[in-house]
Amino acid sequence: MSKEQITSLIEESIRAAIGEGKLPPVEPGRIELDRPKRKEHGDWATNVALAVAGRVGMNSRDVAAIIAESIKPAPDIISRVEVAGPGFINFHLAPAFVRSILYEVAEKGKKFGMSDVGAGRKVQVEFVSANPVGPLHVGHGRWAALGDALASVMSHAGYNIEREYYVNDYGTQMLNFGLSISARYLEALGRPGELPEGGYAGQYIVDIASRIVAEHGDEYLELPESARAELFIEMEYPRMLESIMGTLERMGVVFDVWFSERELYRSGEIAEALEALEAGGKAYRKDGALWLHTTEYGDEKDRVLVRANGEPTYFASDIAYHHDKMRRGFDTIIDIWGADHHGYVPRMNASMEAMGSGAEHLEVILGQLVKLFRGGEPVTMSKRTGEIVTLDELIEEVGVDAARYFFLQRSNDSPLDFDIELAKRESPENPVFYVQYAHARICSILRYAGESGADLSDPAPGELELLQTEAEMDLLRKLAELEEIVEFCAERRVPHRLTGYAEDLASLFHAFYRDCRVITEDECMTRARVFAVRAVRQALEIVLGLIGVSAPEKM
RNA sequence: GCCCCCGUAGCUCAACUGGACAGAGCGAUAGACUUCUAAUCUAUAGGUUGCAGGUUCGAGUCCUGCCGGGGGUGCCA
Repeated sequence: MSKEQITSLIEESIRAAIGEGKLPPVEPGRIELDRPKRKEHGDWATNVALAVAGRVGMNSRDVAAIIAESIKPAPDIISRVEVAGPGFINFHLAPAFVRSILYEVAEKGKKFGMSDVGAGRKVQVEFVSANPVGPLHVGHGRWAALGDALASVMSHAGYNIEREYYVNDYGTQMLNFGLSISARYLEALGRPGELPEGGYAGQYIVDIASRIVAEHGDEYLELPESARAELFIEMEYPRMLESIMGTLERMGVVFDVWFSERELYRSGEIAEALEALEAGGKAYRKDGALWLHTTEYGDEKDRVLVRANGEPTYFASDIAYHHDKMRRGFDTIIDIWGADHHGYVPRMNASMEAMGSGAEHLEVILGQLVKLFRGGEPVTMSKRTGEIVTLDELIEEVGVDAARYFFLQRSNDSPLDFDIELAKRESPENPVFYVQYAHARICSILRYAGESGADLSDPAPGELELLQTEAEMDLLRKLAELEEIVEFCAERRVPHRLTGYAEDLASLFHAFYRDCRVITEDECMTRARVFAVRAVRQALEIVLGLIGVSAPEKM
């Protein structure tokens, strides 16, 4: 709010200066107004003078001085305007304006920090989408944390968000799953079994097989291999899916839609998409296969849609899937993929164009993988090797809050080194506890206030002026940043930046706690500080909620 | 070979798409509980932003070339 107001003051001032002949006619373009890094530089700063000086052939400090002089006084909002450095214009907000954020928090409650930059645009975030052929591993935890927080923060920023999980319940991976169980089934009955190429070597497959033996004995021994695999797929993948759902539920991630790949085949959407592509001249036959002309849209080579054996590729169903998403009326669809799929992006974009959807509606967020260590030794995460660390195990060891916060702390394009031993050892000093502790501390103050019989009614007009110390004002300023942070994280798709804000706010609160006693004999001061502290609690609860971490009342 | 990410304090990472003296946490050192929670706070130390050029008023950020790490480059998903 203050930002827009100040921006227009600057625009007016430039126009006025030009009108009075102090500045040559110049189009300033978009006025950049930033939060300065250093406190002495005020609450807001603009570099227009620097940007414009070169074009009008004047010294940038002189230009800054002219603009600053022409700024209309707005004492309700701004207490001071000054020129600094090479020509920055710094704005200091009026203390009363800074304090007014508290009324806003009280009024908006859980809706504080909400924005309407999203303008209700319908956006789907699809994430995790792991094949239901094994338990979720630690890497999936990262996508779960990232996708869910992104969805939450975009929702808070006024987007209309839907969370979706794409279930790959069809194709090669499924078949390998069935064949792997079949092999272990034979072994469990003392027969030689052989894992298929690309089969799953995890212990969980052995467990599944022995459970089948326990329940059904050698009932399936005489079946042909393919029929047995088929049967095991149908018996076991729903269980696996259910267990994945359970894990995600424990992570606190709730999907709106679970979309089945099989459904695309059943509904004929795949055939439909392929026909459309072929009819439109976007796909052609060669060497017995059907190819999509993706090079036409910048891909390196054309890609196969239907293999020579008649089986559609994963790419084919993905095209139908994305077409289905677009038909559901989303303005934007966001896919979160592991970086190991990044070679897939150009062809996916190409297919969006070929289907007439427009590649600009698809956004792919690539997350670097999680590298797992155990006591400094790398652990392979592949489902094909025996040892995997599951997301369930991780949650069990470090807790959901620490896990989610940890996953979200770094940018999605930085690889994450996750040492399990270290995570366990470090968990008590994980920043998540720092932020949660601030929340718990406030709750403790409020409890104490209640017990001490202090007057907890809202402060009378004017009483807020008692909030004057640096610690108090810094804290209130940080509260006012929440809306911008939400917008920033949402528009730039960088949910990890929420953690930094949470830590800043917590840190300022802890400093305030040191300097300012809340519950005192001074009733007016007590009312004012309780009011402030409640607002901070509200903001912390909101941010932690967006991150997917609990806000405990006691620790 | 080609393509995409990354390289910033001892460690893990920020730096608001080109701005002011590159910031936090952890770790280190030295302090602070008779108090609404010390899971906290305060202070100090720590840097040629991988290297070399270039672009401009101004570069961690943009361009070029190297070096190092990760990923991709399937009629796999």
